[in-house]
Amino acid sequence: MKHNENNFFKSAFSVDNIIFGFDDGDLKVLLIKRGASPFKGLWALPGDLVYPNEDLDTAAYRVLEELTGLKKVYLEQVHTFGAVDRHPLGRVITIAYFSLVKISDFTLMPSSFAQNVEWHTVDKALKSQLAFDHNDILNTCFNALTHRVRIRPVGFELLPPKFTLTELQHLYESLLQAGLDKRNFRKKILSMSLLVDLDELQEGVPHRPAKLYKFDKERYHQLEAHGFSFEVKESKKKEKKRRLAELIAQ
Amino acid sequence: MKHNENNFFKSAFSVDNIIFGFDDGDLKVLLIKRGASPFKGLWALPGDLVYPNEDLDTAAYRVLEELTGLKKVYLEQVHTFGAVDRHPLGRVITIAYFSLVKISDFTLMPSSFAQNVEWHTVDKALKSQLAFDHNDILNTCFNALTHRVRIRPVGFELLPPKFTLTELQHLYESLLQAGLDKRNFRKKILSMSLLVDLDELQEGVPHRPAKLYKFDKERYHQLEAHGFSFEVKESKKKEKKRRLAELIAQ
DNA sequence: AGTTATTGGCGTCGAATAAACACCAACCTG
DNA sequence: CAGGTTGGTGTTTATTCGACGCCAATAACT
Repeated sequence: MKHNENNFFKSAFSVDNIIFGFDDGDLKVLLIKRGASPFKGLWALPGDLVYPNEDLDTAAYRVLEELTGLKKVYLEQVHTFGAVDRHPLGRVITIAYFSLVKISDFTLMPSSFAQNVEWHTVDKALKSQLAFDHNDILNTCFNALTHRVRIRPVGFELLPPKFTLTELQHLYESLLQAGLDKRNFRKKILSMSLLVDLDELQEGVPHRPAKLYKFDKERYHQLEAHGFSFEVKESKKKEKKRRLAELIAQ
Repeated sequence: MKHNENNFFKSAFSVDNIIFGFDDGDLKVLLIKRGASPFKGLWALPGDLVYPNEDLDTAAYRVLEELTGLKKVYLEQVHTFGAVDRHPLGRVITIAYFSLVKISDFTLMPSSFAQNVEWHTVDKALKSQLAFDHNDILNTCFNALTHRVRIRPVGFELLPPKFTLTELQHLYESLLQAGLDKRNFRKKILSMSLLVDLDELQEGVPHRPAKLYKFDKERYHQLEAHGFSFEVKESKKKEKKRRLAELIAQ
């Protein structure tokens, strides 16, 4: 952060990196409480101006690493936001990325430019007021994630290396905002042979322990090369229930 | 175009608008032969620097209108390209859009900054050398289009207002690079009730004339609001043939 | 030790969807 | 009027999807 910010303004570009994690049955997003104007005190998405000699992707990885210390994670560009008045101090367009991290993998490293860094559930974050046009950005990135997760097995990026089928199902239910049928889900997932049965059991749970699995990345790349579609669909019955509940809630 | 370009350079952003059309059974893309350095004489995607007080989408529409005179067309942001060295004169990132136009709707208006504007088949354009990183950009946008066309009925944007089912099928075969079964295609398309039978016939064709249809936009928006999936799938038999042909071609 | 509470793990059948497939009709041309 | 070209249509089979319920394994409690 040794760059003189006056050089950037008038016309500059930044990256925002929407960092998703999954914990405790909920999809979470990493937010920073702004310590300076504008929007001081509001929560914002992590981001930074792009250095003059820095590729966009590199900048997005840098933002991530400064916050979490993580380097090799799933990261994807989503959309660029460039409304003329989106930044009160000048013309700043921002390229939005999302990344998927395993919350268990690290402890937060609050970076120098932020006072507070916290995980928020996506639900609540979407409803609260964020700095700049970050509600819009978060919304777009969340939609991109829910779309992507139907097509590619990126969900595994959010789980610890070893997980149970029920955890996986909860993750998908949370991402797709849908109820899934247990038996059909297991059948489908296992029939893809993307999971390796580790022959290990959960420990320390107050009920029958479940088998642990891991995601087989090599296998996935093999299948992908041969044209392979990944899709998970909602149970229609549960969908009806959900829609009914939504109607009542209005 | 009265902006002093020196103000932009060092760090600037542009939009590139990949304009797709469909004609003569082929997907086409509008290219401009560069009349000035860098890359003088090479074909390039239409684009321009974004004005300081202009939204990104507005800039993309402007580029389109300067070339074609068209205003209300389908336009979608795809990806932002920002490698440090992608522009030889300075740091210029570019936001890529694609738009879909009906070639029959207009005659080209070569704009002041271009010497030559021409439709090229996407196939050939991808294989030829384009200016800057435009091969990369075109490739990304073409992939985005083939993906989008599976999910939303955007293909109609490329056809004249009145079209036959065979024309529609050819369009989809061209976009999906797949062979489709005639009867299944017609069954599926018609069952969506997105087409209106105009009770008119083709004229001037040297064979039995086909019925003309138009796309029913209102109907589509109705269906879309009630959750509606649009998908067209390849005939498996034809897929096998195609894959075999690809293997032989290597 | 036995009971209770909680989650894990498994297979079948009916319904819906997708895919393969071939012939006659209509029009133009020469 | 014969030949060439494209238009238009239904049925059957294979595959996929989706609904559905019960016993097993473990820990906690008494």
